Amino acid sequence: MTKTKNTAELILDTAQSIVQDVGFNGFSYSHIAEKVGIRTASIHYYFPSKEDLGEALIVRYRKSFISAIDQIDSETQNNLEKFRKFILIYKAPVQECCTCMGVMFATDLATLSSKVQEGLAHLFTANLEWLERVLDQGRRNGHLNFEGAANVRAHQFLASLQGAQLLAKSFRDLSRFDMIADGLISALT
Amino acid sequence: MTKTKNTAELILDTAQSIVQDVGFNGFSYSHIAEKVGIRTASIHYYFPSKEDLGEALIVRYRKSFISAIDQIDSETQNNLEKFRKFILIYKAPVQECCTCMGVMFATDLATLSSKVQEGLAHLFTANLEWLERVLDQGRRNGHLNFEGAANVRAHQFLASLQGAQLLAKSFRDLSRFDMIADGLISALT
DNA sequence: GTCTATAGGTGGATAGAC
DNA sequence: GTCTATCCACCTATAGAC
Repeated sequence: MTKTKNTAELILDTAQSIVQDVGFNGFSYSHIAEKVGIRTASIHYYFPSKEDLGEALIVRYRKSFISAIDQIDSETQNNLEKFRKFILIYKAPVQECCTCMGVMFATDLATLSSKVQEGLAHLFTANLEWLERVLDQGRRNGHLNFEGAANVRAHQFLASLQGAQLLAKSFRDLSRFDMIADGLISALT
Repeated sequence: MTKTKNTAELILDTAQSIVQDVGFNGFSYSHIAEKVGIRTASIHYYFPSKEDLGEALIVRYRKSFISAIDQIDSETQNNLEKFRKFILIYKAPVQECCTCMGVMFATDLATLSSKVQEGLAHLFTANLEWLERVLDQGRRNGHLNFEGAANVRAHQFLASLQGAQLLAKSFRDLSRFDMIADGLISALT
C-alpha cells in the first residue's frame, strides 16, 4: 500500500533527480515547477529559499541511505554479498546517465551552505563507517580476504565507486562502471 | 624567461581556477572580470559566449595534460615513479581545496555543449591510455606487479584518484587523498 | 495550499565610443 | 582591445487574491 506522495515529497523527488543530472547550480525553481506541474511560488511555500531546499535534499538523502544500508544488513549475512548490494546503490543513478547526489554536492561544495556541507560530510562518514565495519567483520569471519587497514580500504572502495560514476557518465558507458566495480569485488576475495 | 601572459590567457587561467572551485554553472563573466581586473565586455571579445569559453578551457586543459605526461615520460624511467608523478597531477588541485577541471566538467556534463563533452571524453581517454601503457610496460620490465588486465587497472586507478579528490574536498582533509593514493601505489608493488 | 502578479537583481550578450 | 551603456531573458523571492 503506497501512500500518495504529498507536494513537498514530489518537489524533493524531482529536485533530486534534477540535481543528479545538472548539479545544484544547473537548475532553477521553474525547472522543478514544470516537472511537478505546479508554479514556482508553490515551491517557495515549502522551501522558502533554494538553500532550504538544498538542506532538505541532503537530510532526506542521508536518511534514505541509512535505510538502504540497514536493509542490506538485515537481509544479508554474507559480507561479500553486502558489498555487491552496496555497489548497486551506486550503480542505480549511472543507469540513468547520472551521478549520485553525494558526488554532485561534493563538486558543488563551495557554493553550498555550511549546513549542506556538513550534511554531505555526515553522509560520506556514514558510507565509510558502514564499509569499514563490513570489511572488518568480513575479514574476521572469512567472507572477505584483504590486507591493510579496513579504514583505508573503505576510503578506496568509496572513492572508486564515485570515480566510476564519473567515468561512466563521461563516456555514457555503463560498462566502465561495472569494470571498476567488478575489480573491487575481486580484490576482496 | 617567462613570457608575459596576454589577456586571453589570463582569462582562461582565472576561469579554470574558478571552475575548479565552483563548477561551470557556479560563476558568471563578472566573477572572471573582477579577478582579472577587466570588464565583462572584454571577456566577450575573446570568448563571445560562455560555450566558447568552455570549449577553449577543455582544449587547453587537455593540451596541458598531454604536456605533463610527456614530461613524466621524458624525465622518468621507472614506471612506479611515473605513477607517483601522475598522482601529483591529481593532488595539486586538492591542495587548494579544489577538484580538477575534468571532474568538475564530468559532473556538469549534462549542461555542457557537445564539443566540451567530446573534449572531456578525449581527456579521460588520454588519461586511460597513458595509464594502461605504463601499467603494461611496468609489468613487463618488472617495475610493477599486479594481476588482471591493464585496461581495467587503468580505469580503477583513474576512478580512485577522482573519487579521492571528492572525498578530500568534502572533508577538507588532504590526508584522505593521500591515504587512497598511497594504497594505489602499494597495490602495484 | 496554490495561484497570479510582480519586484528587484543578475545572467549572458551586443552596440558603439574611444 | 577595452571601455560604457544597455537590452532582454531569467532568476530568486514576496505580496496578496482565491
